[in-house]
Amino acid sequence: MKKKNYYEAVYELTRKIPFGRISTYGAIADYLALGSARMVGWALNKSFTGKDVPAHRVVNRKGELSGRHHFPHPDLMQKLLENEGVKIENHVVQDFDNLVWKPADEL
DNA sequence: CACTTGACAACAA
DNA sequence: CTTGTTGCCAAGT
Repeated sequence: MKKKNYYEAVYELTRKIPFGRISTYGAIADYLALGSARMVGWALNKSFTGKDVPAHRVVNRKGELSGRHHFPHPDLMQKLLENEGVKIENHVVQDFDNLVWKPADEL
């Protein structure tokens, strides 16, 4: 399999995020080494619709739901995460340090 | 082709 | 909390 565009790599990686876990732009960008965290956010922006990408599991380095504004409804992201057992407080993931998932985690 | 913007990171002040 | 800086790359204007 050849490597697709960087955004498809982001999509796949985002899909690999286990249930009840989250990831960060930095972790994804660092693992893919495709460019930078901005690329991840930009890719997710286009991916959250039309693709089965659980973009709600991707947060910024602070564990903040930075991307909630791009969802159909801003509070949807938080609701989805809470539905997976992830506690959110003030748009920030609780136990973020413990829930953050990295691609290398399964290696 | 140049400039700006973007779901960012990371640090400094 | 805000503001600034540097890096990174693509898309939009």
